[in-house]
Amino acid sequence: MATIRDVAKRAGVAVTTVSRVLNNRGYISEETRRKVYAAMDELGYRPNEIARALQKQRSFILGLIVPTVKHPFFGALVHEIERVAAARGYKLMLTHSLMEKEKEAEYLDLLRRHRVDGIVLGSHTLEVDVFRNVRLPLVTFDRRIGEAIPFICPDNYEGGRLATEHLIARGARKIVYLSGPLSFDMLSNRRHQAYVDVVRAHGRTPIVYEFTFQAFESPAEGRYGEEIARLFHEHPDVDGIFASSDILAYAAMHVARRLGRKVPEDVKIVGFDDLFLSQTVVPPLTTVRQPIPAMAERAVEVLERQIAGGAVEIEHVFPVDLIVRGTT
Amino acid sequence: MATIRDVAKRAGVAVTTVSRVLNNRGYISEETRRKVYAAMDELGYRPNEIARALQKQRSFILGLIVPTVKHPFFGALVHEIERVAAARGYKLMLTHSLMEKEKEAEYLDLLRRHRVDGIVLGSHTLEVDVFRNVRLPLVTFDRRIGEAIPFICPDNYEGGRLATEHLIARGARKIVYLSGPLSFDMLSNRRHQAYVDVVRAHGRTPIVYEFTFQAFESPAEGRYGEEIARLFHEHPDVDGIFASSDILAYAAMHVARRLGRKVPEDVKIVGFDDLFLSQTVVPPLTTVRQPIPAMAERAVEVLERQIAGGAVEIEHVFPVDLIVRGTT
DNA sequence: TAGCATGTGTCAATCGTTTAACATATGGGC
DNA sequence: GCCCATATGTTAAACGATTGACACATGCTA
Repeated sequence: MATIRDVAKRAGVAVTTVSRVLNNRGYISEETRRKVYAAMDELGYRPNEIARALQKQRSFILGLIVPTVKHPFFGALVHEIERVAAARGYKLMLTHSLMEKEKEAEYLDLLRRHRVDGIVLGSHTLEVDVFRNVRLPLVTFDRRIGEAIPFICPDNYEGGRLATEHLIARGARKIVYLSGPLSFDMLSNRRHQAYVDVVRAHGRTPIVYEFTFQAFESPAEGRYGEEIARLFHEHPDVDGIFASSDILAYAAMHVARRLGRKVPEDVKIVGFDDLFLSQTVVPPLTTVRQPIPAMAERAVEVLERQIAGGAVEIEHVFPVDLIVRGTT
Repeated sequence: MATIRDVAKRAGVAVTTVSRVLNNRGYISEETRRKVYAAMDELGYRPNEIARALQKQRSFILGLIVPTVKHPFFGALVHEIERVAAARGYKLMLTHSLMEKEKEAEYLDLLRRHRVDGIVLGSHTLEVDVFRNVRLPLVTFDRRIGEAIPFICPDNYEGGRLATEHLIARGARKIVYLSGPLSFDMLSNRRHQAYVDVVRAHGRTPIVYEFTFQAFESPAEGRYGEEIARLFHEHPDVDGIFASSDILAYAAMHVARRLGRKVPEDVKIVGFDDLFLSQTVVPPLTTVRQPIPAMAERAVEVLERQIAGGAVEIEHVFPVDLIVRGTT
């Protein structure tokens, strides 16, 4: 592949001149510029970004660690991050932690070796210390790691409140919360707290089913199904379900139907996330929407500010909306 | 950040020795190896992969151009490619074409500048020539580009045949095909051909609705909805739908329900892809499954073989399965 | 005519790593 | 005593680009 030297020779100018054209520095006549571009064209020259990164000590690559883009939420998140990052001249290196400690550590290391300019963490199972020692611009989604690492999240508590209040307003009397793994200490667990507070405030008892495994395989009947069927068996009079994610809500809809419960007549269901397909499932899902595009933008901004050496806010909480559809 | 020189100094050895340890070349005593590793540990040294890539003329990065990982099919595909690539020591640079010509060209260029070792194309709207001139290991999904670029696809014709025959076997008399954009000359359009052949063989007339826009925004009522509603209006007696993708099938299910048609009693629906959620939607979707994990593996293998300078098969067709569920 | 903006060139160092070539030293086997 | 495997070092070039320092034009202006 042609190098800057080849271009210089072909254009009959010095290497320095070509570099000046490429980087728009110093004085360059129109004539020379034209010659240089012509030479590049003829040779099919593409500046070697690897050499550039080495010299400039900036890779313009952002690292991404997410559980997997197969999960629709992270698919949407990565979509938006790619959009914003590209617009600002950054490339993305994508890795999948599958929520496994070893993979997460391994990829964190990998991204450091690659000298990415910053890392977006959509997954975190490691200890706080590991991240403190990374010494690289970081930003997380929905995970608070220590006090110095900025995080971005929806207003989880408000979302939980909206969902639960809505179920009550629609006449649900016995409301169950389907939770993700509470042990991971994710900010999304505040949805749980909101649910508990609201049902208690209405003089009822919280009922929580925790799903400890991760939904990276198909979420339908499989492991989720049994657990949800158990719920209907143990609480035959359940008439409201608040699921901590749309995926769990879909599974609940599925099981409800299998057991002959009509949604929303017999059971009302509210999800969380407003995924790609939530308006397409039948009936369309009432859910709490997170403003993913805005959150992605903020994530990249926060990284850029750190890259530039500036100080950043730690907390970035985004407002949520209740989207009322057919399941309530 | 510590360099190999720092490590050498700290370990009291020569830079060459450190490099020998890192790359496992030449003779190294256990004692020296230990000292070097200790020094690396103390300094938190990570070899600079950028420098390595420059020197070795191998980046060990694979470029990915897909419409977007927000689309569940590409989410699943990228998931599997990441898995295989990581296992073989490759990293992924992810880009989203959104099926736009300019973006595709821009990203193709970007990946070349980054000296990726190979590119997986999940999207292709450009002219054949552009790709022929890339001079880089390439492999595409479902797109035949010229005669020299290897492609990977499911057995589209067989899938279309299975789906259509199944609908007929289940008693559907008037079967409509919901097609993606036929103009793009994708291999998936063979599903269309199979559909046409089968219904003709049964003495019926093919009815095709083409959806020219891309489903990267939400696929529900929006643009799809109207078109599908029109279909039910123009052909009130339709009792079978073969959708060229699960997303289209979901939309069809959605509209059918809105218009009071029961699935599968009044209309039977078959999709294509077997996405993450297809067993979760209500009722679960009958669909044609592509073996995405195997296809992803093959994609990386095909790239590796090209990287190694070997010759590769051009056609890689994978068998499909009809997964019968609740919509038929 | 001095000064300055403009335009281009030469030279050399630098980013962090790999690697070839060669030197040197030790210890064992024959 | 020679050969050879083992073990480590020194030196220098290379990968492809950027950049600072400096030289040397040309042409305009004050």
